[in-house]
Amino acid sequence: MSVPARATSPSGSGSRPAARQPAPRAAPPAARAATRADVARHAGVSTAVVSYVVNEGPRRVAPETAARVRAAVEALDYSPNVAARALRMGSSEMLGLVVPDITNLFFAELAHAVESAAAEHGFLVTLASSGSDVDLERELVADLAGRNADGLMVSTVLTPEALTALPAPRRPTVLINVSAPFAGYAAVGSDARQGAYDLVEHLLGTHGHTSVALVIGESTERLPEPRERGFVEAFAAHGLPPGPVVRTAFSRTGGYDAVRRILAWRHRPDAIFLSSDQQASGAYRAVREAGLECPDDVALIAYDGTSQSAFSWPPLTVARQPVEAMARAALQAVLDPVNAPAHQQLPTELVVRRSCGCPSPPSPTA
Amino acid sequence: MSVPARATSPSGSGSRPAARQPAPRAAPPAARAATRADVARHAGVSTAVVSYVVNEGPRRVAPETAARVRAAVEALDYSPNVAARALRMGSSEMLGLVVPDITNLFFAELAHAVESAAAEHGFLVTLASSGSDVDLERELVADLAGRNADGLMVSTVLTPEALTALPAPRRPTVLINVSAPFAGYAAVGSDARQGAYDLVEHLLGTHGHTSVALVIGESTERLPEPRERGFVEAFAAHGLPPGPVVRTAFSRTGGYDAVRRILAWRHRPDAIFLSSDQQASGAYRAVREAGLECPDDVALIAYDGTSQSAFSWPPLTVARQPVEAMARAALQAVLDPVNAPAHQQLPTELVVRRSCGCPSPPSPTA
DNA sequence: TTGAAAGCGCTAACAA
DNA sequence: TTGTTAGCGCTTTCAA
Repeated sequence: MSVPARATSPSGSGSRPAARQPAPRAAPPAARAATRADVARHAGVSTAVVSYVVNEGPRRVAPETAARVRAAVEALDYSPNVAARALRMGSSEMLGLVVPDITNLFFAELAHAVESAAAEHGFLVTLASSGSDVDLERELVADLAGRNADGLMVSTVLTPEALTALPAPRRPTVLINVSAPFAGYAAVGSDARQGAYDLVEHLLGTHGHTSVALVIGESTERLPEPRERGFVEAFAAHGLPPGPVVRTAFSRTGGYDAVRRILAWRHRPDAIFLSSDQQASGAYRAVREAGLECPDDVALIAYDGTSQSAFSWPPLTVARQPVEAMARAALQAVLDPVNAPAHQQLPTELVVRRSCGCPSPPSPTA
Repeated sequence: MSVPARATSPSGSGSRPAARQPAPRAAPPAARAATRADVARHAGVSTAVVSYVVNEGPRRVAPETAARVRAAVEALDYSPNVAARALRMGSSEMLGLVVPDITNLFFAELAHAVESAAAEHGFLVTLASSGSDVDLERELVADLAGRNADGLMVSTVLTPEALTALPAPRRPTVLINVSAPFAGYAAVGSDARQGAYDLVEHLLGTHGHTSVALVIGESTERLPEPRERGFVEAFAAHGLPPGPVVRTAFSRTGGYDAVRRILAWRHRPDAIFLSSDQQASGAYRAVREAGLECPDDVALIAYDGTSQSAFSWPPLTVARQPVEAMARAALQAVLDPVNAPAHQQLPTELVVRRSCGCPSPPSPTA
């Protein structure tokens, strides 16, 4: 059997001609990794001692023995087999996070916040995205649990019914980004009702608008959707009938399509409330394409408030989700399940920028 | 031993005040998971048989025995301990992916593509982000390897020197999103030089611009940065001296700051080439804030072409990175390291939209 | 202060 | 067709 010629692609490195070297090693086939036994042998100690020095406990080791072990570790480039330790300990210093779509900036930022918070406690987090697929979500959760994840945080796409039908999870599990608690799970989310209320109230109160449309996605959560509730309540507080509601996908195109439709109505609303930053992104495009100006022709507001929202033009007025706080709360709940509240609902922050009609803040850091 | 009462948490329909109920079970403390031995006992067979059934091999099992086993699995809600299997097999059907910043849409889309491609081969991918921290990246890679990841894909923030100084990785490792091969690693990236060339040539050729500024980040890669090379070469092809180069962070604020500076120059360039979508996002804001119009006052083009770029206004002309192809190539390389080319450089796609001055495509799907 | 050894859950070679 | 069992790399109790 001849080894297939290792075609090095013409790496158009401007200066040097493409390397046509004698088979640059592409990816080293795994040389067997050193084990704790190898290190012990090399250092002339028992495997227990190696453990003690690697883990700095639970027994003391004579300084010079420890030094010998460390030298051996160095020499053999030893690194512990995490799977073995996880098996032995039944835990892995690792937490699992499952989100529907990592490509949605909100979830990416949430994941980032969770990672940071976990790192502070010495935990790594394994991130998996379910693509909003119910079966994949289930598989991912089971897999993570089987890897001895010490806890699971999941932004579920399951309905409450499907969720309660599930066998009790093996690991502390918290539902993240949900607006209502579910039996058997700790849950953390943002106060979407209040956030929506604040936003719409700002439009109605400060700007004196009277017609605001809501663009919202289909949620798997218990209805009525909290953002919709907040929307309705804000109108009620002003003695106004609630504005029209358009249901569409929680995506850029969802927002785009919905807003195009809305702008074609006989009576164009004063403002549109997008239920996510993603939808808002589509909304901007639809507004511009229609030759309209925001906020003069239509004001735009949105729920989420990812870092992108400060950079749209005009800058987007949002109810910012408390991403860091949610991450922290979820972590807390997962690390101390016994004392975890059934449901934590964290306040959003109203960030007024220019898309609602207010004067623009000086810079995108605002 | 009493079974802990399964307190169903108060389904907090926002109408009621916060729950102060008697300690609703937040997250069920792990009831010991059923093991293969439990299943065997329950089904009255040996553990081997359970293995055979669960793994559909390597030995045949009598249909009715198998049925009994499956029933037991069901009854005990058994799911295999992945860590144990990984330990035993030295492999885990899991691939590791390390990126600098999952909050950057480009990496999120890359991660998504990798996940999808991996799923087609029955692999899960564990995603970790390094926050562009060199030490964390190292730690993450070691950890993933210790978890018996079957392969690693890393978008490294290490310099080539630091990289070659590393001990040979234990697992097939491919560098993703790099423009040059490194000794000892398979690598895949996009042809950034060509992509940049196409973009700038479009400005120079089609639009007849003569002054284009480049905004680029500090790269850890071997210099000269390929995008910069393509930029320079395009000018050379038109017999023009290369435009000015501004170095800044690969971030929205980086782009914002750089463009603000550029717009304050005595001689404002006809166009600005942003080296990433993130920077472009900042650029838009800077242009608008300066009261300028794109593309009339300044044209904007960028490298990356994430899904967001179709939704800016005006829609952004980009060299789109071949995210899916890179993911596929990386996967291929990791699964078949022996035949992996040292470096694959995949072509970008020039996507002409309106920010360069061309007429707008009809819809964001274009 | 160090070593020997049991056992975490799983797979598969070997035996029955 | 099914059962028995060694051993993957690790931690830790117990003994020396």
